[in-house]
Amino acid sequence: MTAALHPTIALLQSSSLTSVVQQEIERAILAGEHAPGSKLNEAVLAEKLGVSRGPVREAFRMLDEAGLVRTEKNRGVFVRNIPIAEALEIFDLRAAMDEWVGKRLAACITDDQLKEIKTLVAEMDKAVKAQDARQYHVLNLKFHDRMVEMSGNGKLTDTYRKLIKELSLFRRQNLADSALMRVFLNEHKQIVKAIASGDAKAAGRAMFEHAMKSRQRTMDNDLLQQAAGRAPAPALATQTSTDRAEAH
Amino acid sequence: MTAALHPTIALLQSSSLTSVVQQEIERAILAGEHAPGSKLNEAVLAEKLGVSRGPVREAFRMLDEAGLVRTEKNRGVFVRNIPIAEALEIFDLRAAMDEWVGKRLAACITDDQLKEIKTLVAEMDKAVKAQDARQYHVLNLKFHDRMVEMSGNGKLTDTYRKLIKELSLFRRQNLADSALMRVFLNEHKQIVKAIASGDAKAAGRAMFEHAMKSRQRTMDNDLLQQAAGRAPAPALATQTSTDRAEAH
DNA sequence: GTTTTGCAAATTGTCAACAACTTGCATTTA
DNA sequence: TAAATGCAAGTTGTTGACAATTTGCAAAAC
Repeated sequence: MTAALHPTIALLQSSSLTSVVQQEIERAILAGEHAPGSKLNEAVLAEKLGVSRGPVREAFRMLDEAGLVRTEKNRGVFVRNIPIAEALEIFDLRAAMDEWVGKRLAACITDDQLKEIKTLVAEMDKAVKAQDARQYHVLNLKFHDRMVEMSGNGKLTDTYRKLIKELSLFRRQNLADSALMRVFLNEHKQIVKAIASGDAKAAGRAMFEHAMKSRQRTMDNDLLQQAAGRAPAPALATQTSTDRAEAH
Repeated sequence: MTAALHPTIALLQSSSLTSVVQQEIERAILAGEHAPGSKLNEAVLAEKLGVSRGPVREAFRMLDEAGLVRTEKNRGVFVRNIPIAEALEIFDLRAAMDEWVGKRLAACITDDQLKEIKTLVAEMDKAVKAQDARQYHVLNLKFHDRMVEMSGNGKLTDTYRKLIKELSLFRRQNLADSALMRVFLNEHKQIVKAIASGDAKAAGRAMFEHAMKSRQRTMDNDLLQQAAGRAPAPALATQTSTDRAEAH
């Protein structure tokens, strides 16, 4: 029955137009091609993707449920703009999850897995030394994602990833400067060390505190930006929507 | 602009056909009117609700994203049947979240809130004494839901509720017998006590252990049912679907 | 008797058209 | 000039029709 299928056949069977459209719109949103607050036009997207409006509308419903867009009846669908309060909530929730992951990994991690996350930390070390903030950021995401995945709890992994996606919609946090990167890198090393030593409590605490420090940085950053944004000028571009939107 | 609206107008503005259909199907699923594993027919549902297939399809996409149904291309939509492994994952995740909630409440709960959950525990006490397992179950859900809500983290509350909904799709767990109800009730009292005393660590631990005990009970229960189900007879009713489905 | 083949009914996937609503602009009115 | 009104264009909400696929059943082949 469910024998090894030809890859093309498997693809055709699994991917409906709706799912492809959903993935493409999600990709575009996460890539910043649609700024938070901006409107998504059904007809335009449908034509761009070469499908009718039906699949686009179905994809919209999925993205809404996933928290990436919001729907206003008779007005349309908008890329969601995560307010700072919600971002902080996500950080708290993530901290709770990360603490559990840390405890779990300290108890259950395999040698290969440990080696893998050590490699990631080493690569981050290189990125810091090379002052490559972009690369550091990518590796950082991967480091945390892999640890969550290694915890072996698929539901937690799904939940975690959903939260991270929403968080990426939050006002693009400026990449950390070198000093901060070094601090965080050091915490990563402590996390790995605690996990490697099998000390569940220490590993959990290290993960928790690390997440909470990210939260604090986000909060500080927001206060700064807010203060800076209020004073200078009330923005001059054509800002029609209720939410300001900015590219990149 | 957004002044106090006539209730009927507010209703018309907020609820699209799709959202109403989604809520109604979700209600029916959670009420057990569609058993896990059973198929949901687009046309039948559309006619029953007096709408066309479009809104029903859109509602399906939302329910899929919410984890309540699964979609097979060209074959249809089925009520999801949560496997035991996934249920256990949910319990672990819930335990991590509950621990955080416990810590938080110990630090931040107000007098009114404390009074409210104490009342809930008292009502559960009555239900146990009256041997009313159904009522106990309702109160138990409310007790935990309210505490999560009181933690003040909306994102966590949303996530928690989503998980509880999925969990309710898991093979309807038999309501606990009197002895077990008493044990759990006692744990509830300890939780409230720890929260009231402001001991974050103790409250967190009590919540975590309580959740893990539910997990263990679910696991034991499943092993028993599985063993009982295998031996007697290979079921005699017409079981067409791949997943067995049973009401109540 | 068992397997294979070929239809026919039912169901889902997709689309295009129509209805309902919103919004911006021009016109009117005070 | 400023506010209110009315209209037209654009967009979303909903529907019904058609295309593609699955599935059950009956007939044929072995």
